Amino acid sequence: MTALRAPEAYTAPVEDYLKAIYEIERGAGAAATTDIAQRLAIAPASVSGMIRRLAEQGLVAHERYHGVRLTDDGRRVALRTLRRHRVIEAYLTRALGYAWDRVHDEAERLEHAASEELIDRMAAAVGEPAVDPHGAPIPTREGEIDDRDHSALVELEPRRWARVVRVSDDDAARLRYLGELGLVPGARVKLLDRAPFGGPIRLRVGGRECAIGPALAAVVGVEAEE
Amino acid sequence: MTALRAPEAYTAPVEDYLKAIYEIERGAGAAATTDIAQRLAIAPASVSGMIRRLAEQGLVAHERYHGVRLTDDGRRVALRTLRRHRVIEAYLTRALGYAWDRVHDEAERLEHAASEELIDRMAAAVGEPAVDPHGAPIPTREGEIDDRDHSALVELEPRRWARVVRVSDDDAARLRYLGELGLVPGARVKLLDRAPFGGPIRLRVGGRECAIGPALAAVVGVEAEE
DNA sequence: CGTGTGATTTAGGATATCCTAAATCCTGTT
DNA sequence: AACAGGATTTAGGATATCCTAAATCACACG
Repeated sequence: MTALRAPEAYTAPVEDYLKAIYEIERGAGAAATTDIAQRLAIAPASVSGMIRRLAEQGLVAHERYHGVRLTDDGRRVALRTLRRHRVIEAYLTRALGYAWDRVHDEAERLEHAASEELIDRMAAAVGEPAVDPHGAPIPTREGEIDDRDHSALVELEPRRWARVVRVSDDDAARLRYLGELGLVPGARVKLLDRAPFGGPIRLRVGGRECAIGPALAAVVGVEAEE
Repeated sequence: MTALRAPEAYTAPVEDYLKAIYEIERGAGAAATTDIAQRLAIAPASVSGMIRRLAEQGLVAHERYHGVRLTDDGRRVALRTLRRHRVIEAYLTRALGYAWDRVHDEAERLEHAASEELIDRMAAAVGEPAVDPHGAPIPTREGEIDDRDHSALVELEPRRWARVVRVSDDDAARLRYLGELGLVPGARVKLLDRAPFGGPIRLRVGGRECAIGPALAAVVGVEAEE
């Protein structure tokens, strides 16, 4: 429960590692070296080195050969960075007319340079959004986040209507395609049927029909309608 | 006349050095190691090292023991960075309600992270401003800049009216004080009289009178009215 | 219950940036 | 024209981040 350093005191790589560890932890409990390496496109050996430094700073707990977990401090830094990232994404789309597939890279750089004041002003200017353009929840200034899980479109029962709540944002081309199909947060979607053996999944989105593969359907989070 | 690298290819320190050299060159012809060091608050020995690297990249021409000058490439990078800095300052004040004494530090960090697209969108959103909140000219997208010099308030003839066109932006407290006095770009000012031996300079600014020292009056750029 | 394979760490380097201390250079003044 | 003092560069280090190659570990399977 040490006082966190000022935001500027953490380097961009440190913030990126903590964000990655946060995301991996959500799915896997502990973040393995290889998973971090893959997510950040960095050699595993480099990750080992960074993990040592993060542990020395009390941002992660490291059990040798068994991955890392964020400490409370580490989680706070991760959530602060996530808040910045997502507020920036929301601001760029709502206030500056960015396409939703162009905001990720911009936010990835700005999140390390923006002050708390800027983030708060941006958030206020677009009405304190709760989610970013891809449906990801925005942590509050106090570090709280809506961490409920969604089911994926691929898991939806046939003939059921659902609402898209979130899409994965780390591939611009994929985002553009989802946008063309109308698979954006808020859209209503019905799973018509699913071909076996990884075959196409037919959907009704708004008034149109389309078919997508299971890999794509796995990155679309939905909430089934009652 | 090599093609410049993408903006992201220059590190933040490199951009900072080039900006500093640009500003120093405007006054002095060539930028001396010590001047660069002082402006960036860095040891002269470190500047020597960076100068070597900048020269290797063709961004500056270095004559040993006689300072550096920007090459055409170096000037382009400097002006691009300056454009970013000033567009960001203008945007923060006009679109996000920042006080004019808070924008410098924020811009100093964001200028290294903002894409060309972001800068262009920001500039468009606040009406393609020609100057930043402190009156400094904003280079165009093509790298052109209004580089006319102004006379300083301290040099104004007594009893003459002038218009403030620019103030130095590198000290927030000073900026706040100038703001309180009404000495902001666009303000009309009349030099009433000047005490000798570095004594106070009495002014009429708008409807009020005030007196400032010559050091402060030296950082206020003015244009005498006909 | 040994063993191989994949995960992880260590060893040894490279780069960019900064520092202090010690040389070296330049120039204006005597 | 020599020299002192200030400016500049070199020498030697520190830190953070990344890399490849080699060693080491853990666990599941035969």
